[in-house]
Order: sequence, then structure tokens, then C-alpha cells
Amino acid sequence: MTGLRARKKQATRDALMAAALQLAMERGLDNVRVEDIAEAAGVSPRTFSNYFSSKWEALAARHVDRTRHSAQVLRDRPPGEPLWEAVTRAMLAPWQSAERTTQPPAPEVRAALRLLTSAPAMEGESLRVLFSADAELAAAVAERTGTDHERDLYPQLVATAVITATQTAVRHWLLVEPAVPLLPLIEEAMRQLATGLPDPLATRLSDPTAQGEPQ
Amino acid sequence: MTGLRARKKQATRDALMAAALQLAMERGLDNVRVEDIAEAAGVSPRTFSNYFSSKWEALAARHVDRTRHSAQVLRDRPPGEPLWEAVTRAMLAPWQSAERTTQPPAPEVRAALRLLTSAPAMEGESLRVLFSADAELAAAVAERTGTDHERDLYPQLVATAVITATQTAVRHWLLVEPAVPLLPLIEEAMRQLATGLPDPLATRLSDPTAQGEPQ
DNA sequence: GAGAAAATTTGCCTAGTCAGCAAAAATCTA
DNA sequence: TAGATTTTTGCTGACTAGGCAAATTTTCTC
Repeated sequence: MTGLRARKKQATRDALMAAALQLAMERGLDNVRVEDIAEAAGVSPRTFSNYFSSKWEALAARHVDRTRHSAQVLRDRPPGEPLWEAVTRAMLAPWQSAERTTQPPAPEVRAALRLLTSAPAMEGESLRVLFSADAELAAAVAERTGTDHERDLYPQLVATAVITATQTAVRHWLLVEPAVPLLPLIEEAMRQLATGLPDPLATRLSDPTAQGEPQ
Repeated sequence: MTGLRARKKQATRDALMAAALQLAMERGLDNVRVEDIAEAAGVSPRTFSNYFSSKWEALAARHVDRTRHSAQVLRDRPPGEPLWEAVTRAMLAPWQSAERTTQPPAPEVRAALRLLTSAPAMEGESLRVLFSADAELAAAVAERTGTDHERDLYPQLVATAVITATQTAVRHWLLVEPAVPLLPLIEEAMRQLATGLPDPLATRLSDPTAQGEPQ
């Protein structure tokens, strides 16, 4: 599927997403109209609607892409690998692009992203698209664990827990000062999920030698 | 806070929520305008906007109320109680009203709700409001576990995992045929979360005597 | 209770969004 | 290159979101 048509479509989609992000970080999404995004991407406003049903969706589309990516990675992990190891690798994958791991984002980028992602409308849209993509992740989990996504709660529980935990880690990463690297946060979130989110208070009480603070 | 003013406000809010649900179940939310809801509730369209910023929000408001309720219950559980027991009780509470536990909803209500809740716009709005209310739950978790919701991932992880797991259980309950009672589904979801969502395949392999199927 | 203060409802209004339709343009197939 | 398919686009109409100020209702103070 690498015809000119498909490539142009992808390019348009990318251009719209990039324009939306750029403009939103510059002026705040409330001060950006669909028309502005379309213009910046060099297409008509009507074409914008063909790709995204709102400007929030255009921004949140990155989440969809990342979730799809994770699902693909999960399917590709060796079948014998323990589930939670595979899941952790899968959720890390979309964030392991070179730029992001080698250097933290500039403070002003952080600030802009923080503003953007904390807007209620934006959070909502992010969650919506995340969950529209979670079926794919759930299917991969079902396949790997021999469960049935029609009859069993299990794959859905894992998929949604994993997605929101990752989201929580990312949000934490944007908020916390001073800046910390993202990947360990995601790993930690997965580890906590996989161990049943044990009450750190109870753990400390029953095992006074424990040193590790919950992160 | 039981002045006439406050009571009227609550009544208006309830009326709008009820009207929205009623009309949406009758004709589908796409065929209901804000104007219709306002009329059915006996207020002006402009007043609708004072309460809710969209018709989806009016429907999803039940989720907010339930989450608030759960947070309150969690705060009220005895301090010595293990976290996951308290959390489970808290999440069950809003669903334990008399009608719902004694008899399952009529098939046509189930069908209507299924349609309603599966609309993407509706799912998105549900998630948005659920997560705008999750701070309260996270705060209750932080208090109970001696963690800091600014510095630690933990309370956010628990709150979002618990909320989405409950949501998954509810969705499952609406979808599965034949109808099953809701409360055990929620309990099971919490139990799985608290035990780290163990891979049922691995469990079965390493312990061939195990009989329980993951639900 | 009467009148002042505060909160709520309402109508009016503007800017903006969303998607159906059909014509035009671009791309693919053979 | 001709014809089929897909995508883009302009036009349009129904609907929405929320600012503002006037009118109404409730609460507060004496």
C-alpha cells in the first residue's frame, strides 16, 4: 500500500497534525480555528473535516498512532515471553524514538504541552481516541493469553489499565519538577500494575526493612 | 447547604439529566437537540448551557455523581481496612441502589443503553467526565495510603485503574448475553486489579490443578 | 417584613463547528 | 490513453457554545 495516493493521504494527515500542534502550542488551541489549521497545512477547511472531526481529534491522533504502534509491538514479541514483560516493552516502544530519549524537551515546550494536555476538552478527546484504539491492544492481549475478548473481562481490563497507566506516567512526566526521564516512569507504572498496585503503607508496615518508596 | 436556591438548582440539574436520558433512549441522542432537552425539563436552552456544556455531558454527569459517591465512601471506610477491600466497597456503592440489584433492567432498556453508551462521542464524554472526577478519588487513595498525589504516581495509578476497570465491568455487563448481575463483575474486576492482572495462561501452565477460569 | 444584595434564568447575538451533497481534480488500472 | 476510483473542494444548513445585560428569584440584614 505504497501508491502515491496512500502516501499523499498520509502526508496530508501528518501535515494537519503537525499544523494543529504547532499552532496550538503557539497560541493555545482555543485561539486556533479549524480554518487556520487547514490553511497552515495547505488544504481546504472541508478537507480537514475529512480527516478529523474536530481540532482536538487532530491533536489526539498521536495517541492513536502510538497505541496502534504498541499493539503491533505486542503482537510481535516472542510468544514465550511473560505477558507483563511484553506489555511493558510494547508501551515503551512509541516513546523510544531517538530525540525523546536522548534529551528532555525544552522547558518552553514542556510548558506548552502541559497547558495543552491539561485542557479538559483536550484530555477528554485524548481519552476518547485512546479508548477507541484500545480494542486492538485488547485483541493482542487476548491472543497472547488465550482469553476471549467477547466472554472474558481480562483482556479489556489489561488493555485499559495499561493505556491509562501509561497516560498517567506521561502526565506525571510533564508535570513533575525538575524534569525526569519518561521511560523509567512508564516502566515503574507497568511494574506497579503487574504487582497489583499494593498499598505502600501496608507494605511498609508489614515489612519494616523495605526501603523502596513508591514512586 | 439546603437553602431553596440550592435545592432548586439540584432539581433543575436532575431534570435536565433525566430529560436527556429519556429522550436519548427514545430516539437516539443524535436526534435530540439541546433545545428539546431544555424544553422537556422546562427551562430555556440557554439555561441548559449554564449546567452542561453539551448534551453528552448531561448524560455523562451520572458518572461524575457516581465517582464522587465512590470517593466519599472510600473516605468513610474504616482507616484500618485494607486498601483494596475499601476500594472495592467504594466502587460497588453507587451501583447498590435497591432497584438495580434486585432486578436486571428490561431487555429494551439494556438495548437502548447499549446503543447509547457505545456511541463514540458518548464514550468519549463519559471518559472525560470520569477523569475529571478522578482527582477526588486519587486524593482519597493518597490520604489512605500515605502517598503524595503531587510526587507519587501511585494514587493516580490506582484511581484511574479502578475507574476504568469499573467502566469495563459495566460495559461488559451491558454487552454480555444472557444478562448477568453487575456487582460480581465489578468485584471480579477489582480482584484482578489487586492481584496484578496475572496472565491466566501462565497461571494455568504453572499450576495445572487450578480450576478457576478468568472471567 | 421591607428593601438591598446576590445568584440564577433568560433572550439576544456572534463566531464557530460539523457533515451532506455534487462537481472538480488527482490517481490508479489495464 | 480511457475509464474507474478516490480525494479534494465549495457551498450550504442545522446546530452549538458562550458573552453580555436585563429580568427574575432567592437570600440576607436590619
